[in-house]
Amino acid sequence: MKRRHRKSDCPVHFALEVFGDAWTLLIIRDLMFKGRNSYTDFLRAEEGIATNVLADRLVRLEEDGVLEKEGPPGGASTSRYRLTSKGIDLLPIMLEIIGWSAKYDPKTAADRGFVRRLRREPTELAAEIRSQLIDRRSEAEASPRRAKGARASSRRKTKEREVSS
Amino acid sequence: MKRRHRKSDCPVHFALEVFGDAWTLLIIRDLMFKGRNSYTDFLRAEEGIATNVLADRLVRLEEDGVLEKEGPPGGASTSRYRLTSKGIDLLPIMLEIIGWSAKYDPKTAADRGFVRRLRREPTELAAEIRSQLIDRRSEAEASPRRAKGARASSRRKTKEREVSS
DNA sequence: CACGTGTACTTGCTAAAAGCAAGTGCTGCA
DNA sequence: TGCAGCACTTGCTTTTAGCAAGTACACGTG
Repeated sequence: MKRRHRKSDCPVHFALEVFGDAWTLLIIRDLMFKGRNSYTDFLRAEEGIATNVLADRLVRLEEDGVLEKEGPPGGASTSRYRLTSKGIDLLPIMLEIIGWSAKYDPKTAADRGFVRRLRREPTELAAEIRSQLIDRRSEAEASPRRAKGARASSRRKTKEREVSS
Repeated sequence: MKRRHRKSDCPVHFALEVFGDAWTLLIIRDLMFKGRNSYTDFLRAEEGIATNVLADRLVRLEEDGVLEKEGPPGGASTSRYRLTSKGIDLLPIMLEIIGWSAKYDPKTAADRGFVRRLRREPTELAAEIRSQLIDRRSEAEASPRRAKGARASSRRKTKEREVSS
């Protein structure tokens, strides 16, 4: 898909070129809070992204340096995506978004305890999630999953670790 | 234009239903930081929004309670838009976005002093801008611009007050 | 070693939204 | 009375999204 050209150097516009659409931030949400990190995981999200749109967003996000693909070079089996530090730096934006929606959406599914903590000690909460994300990242780096069953336990942990939001 | 139905109660998705597109946040930026508040002002923004898209976004944002239209009831002369408190509450999101883009866009047009202050004392900066926005809002409320030239000076002030970003 | 399963896509088609130029209907003002 | 400005709307083309189906590759099982 063609790359849209930037129309200004305004920081808001720059950010919108990266995630100014209906789907990109949902993928980032899945990576950040839901422990989803594969193509089929993203498809499972309840909003129901189309396969072609998902494929497109994933290459864009990789081009933009927001996430990295850890693919088995042969192209086989499950490849995983993970946030880069640039992607992890979107966390404060996501938290502010969650806070805003929790305030204004009467039917919000945001976890109440999470939101309360977000209001009371946002810095601590952000730092905590951030370090979890960094852990997950370097953990994945440590086991480059060349072998099939190797470190399967750590992979399970990674998959199931989910932040309540 | 038809209203898209919500596909989940996830707070991220809720927010994206309000501003998950390429243009909505630019309008909010104009209202928040650039002192633009009329239809033609928004058209003047360098990104160049199309007239039909702008009209559509303005009614959506009004429906969503993010902004209010202060229109001369007759439909004549210039009508102005202003952020509601729900709209003003988007400020922290905008500031985080600006911070992120300033960090990752080498050609960013974000004001360096503004960004430095954003990093050093984000809470104070947010509070300051927020109170400016609230002032502007109640000021506009005080002079419901029924008469032509009445309170023209305050209108000029409102128009020219622009936050550097 | 054929066969089914799972993963990660691509392709083809339709529907919706964006982009663009032009036009409309007000209203103040000269 | 006529012109200019504002806030749109309309009509048309292009782009993007949505959806169902199909493809390619590897692994595991019988």
